[in-house]
Amino acid sequence: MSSVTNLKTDKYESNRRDAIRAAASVFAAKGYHGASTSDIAAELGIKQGSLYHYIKSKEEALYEVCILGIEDYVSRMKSIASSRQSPEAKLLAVVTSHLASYREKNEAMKVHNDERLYLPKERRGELKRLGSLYRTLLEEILQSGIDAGSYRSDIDVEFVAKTMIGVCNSWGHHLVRYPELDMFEVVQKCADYFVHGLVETAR
Amino acid sequence: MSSVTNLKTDKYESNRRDAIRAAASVFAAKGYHGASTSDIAAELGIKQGSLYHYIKSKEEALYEVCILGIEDYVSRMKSIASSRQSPEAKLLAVVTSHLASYREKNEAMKVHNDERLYLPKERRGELKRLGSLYRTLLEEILQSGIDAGSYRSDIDVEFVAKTMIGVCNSWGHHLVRYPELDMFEVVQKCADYFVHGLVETAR
DNA sequence: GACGAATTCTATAGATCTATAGATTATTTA
DNA sequence: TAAATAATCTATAGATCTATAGAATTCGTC
Repeated sequence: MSSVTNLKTDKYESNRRDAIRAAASVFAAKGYHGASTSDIAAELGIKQGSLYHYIKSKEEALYEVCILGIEDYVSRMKSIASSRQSPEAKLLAVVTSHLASYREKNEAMKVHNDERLYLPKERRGELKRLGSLYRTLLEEILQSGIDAGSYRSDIDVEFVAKTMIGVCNSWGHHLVRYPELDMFEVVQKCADYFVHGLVETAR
Repeated sequence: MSSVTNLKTDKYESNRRDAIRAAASVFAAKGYHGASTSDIAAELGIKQGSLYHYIKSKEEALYEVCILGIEDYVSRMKSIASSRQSPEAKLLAVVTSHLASYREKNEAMKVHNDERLYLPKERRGELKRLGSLYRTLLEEILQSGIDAGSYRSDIDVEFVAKTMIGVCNSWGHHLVRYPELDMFEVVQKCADYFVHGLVETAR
């Protein structure tokens, strides 16, 4: 009885997820305002009006896409942060995870980055919370590297975290636009550059 | 006689520039597709239809805004690149110039970064050329720093240039969104971080 | 002040686009 | 298989929005 109901619900939920993914793909390609609900429906192979069986509005679709994008991203960060590795290894893992999210065609992440500000402020609270959490966890990794004596003690942890996130997003866009780029090479170079900078380091 | 003609022409050209700047401001705030020609006209204090006295189409406005944004940016880079300073000083000047462009409410630059891909490919040739020129000049500065022995000889100059541009754009967005940020502090930290990275450097 | 040119306005045609309502088809369940 | 439920479709109201045409106004020059 209740299993029957769940089956139906599950089907609906699965279709709904497909709709959100289609929206992510279309928003990533055309931007929120540049994309129409017809585009999303076409991506799903249904008619424009039918889409509203799964979403209440185009704006709700954007919200769901943003949540989808950042949830994965934050949950991966959580598991890295709580793992038993050196700060250096964690840092490498963070960069890998961040860039892999882009490469795995996780269009939702690009949409979160580029389009979330088109949501009304009232709807951005949860996104903001998750984004701050991500940055805080990254800052803790950096701080533990400083405490362990691996990193300079005079760096501004918040500044470095924001810069690293900026770099990862920037290279994430490159990775999406230029599929021939080797992701692991980019990860390697980012990590090396974050750590060593431009000048020769005494070893 | 011809001075009369020029006066008139100049007035028109000056108004046209104002229109492009208004478009830049509106596109920066709402995105290309999210902004309407009415918004641009309102920013100028004229009616929607009147705008077409100065632009042929909304798309042309986007093109002009992008050109405006990147031209300044490239010309400043040119003068830095050809100046007689050390590579280190040039690098600092580049970062300053880049971030100052954002702070000076040069919305055109933000629009160039975020919206230029909505132009049809045929119209992006010149933008691409200017963007490549910018990066090439930055790479030359980096290379001269390597040649002078100031920087590590094993860095990938193209990679570092792209990364630096990504960082500057990322902080540029922060500077636009958070007016309370101290630009010179950001410049300082970016430059320090570019050069030294996370680990203590032997001096 | 009068003429011509430049600028701005009003009005609108013609394309969108979102969201909804109700009919239709497909799928489950009994 | 018949009834109930879910998924999709068609059609459309009501808001846009872009670009144009032609009228009205302002400006510069003589």
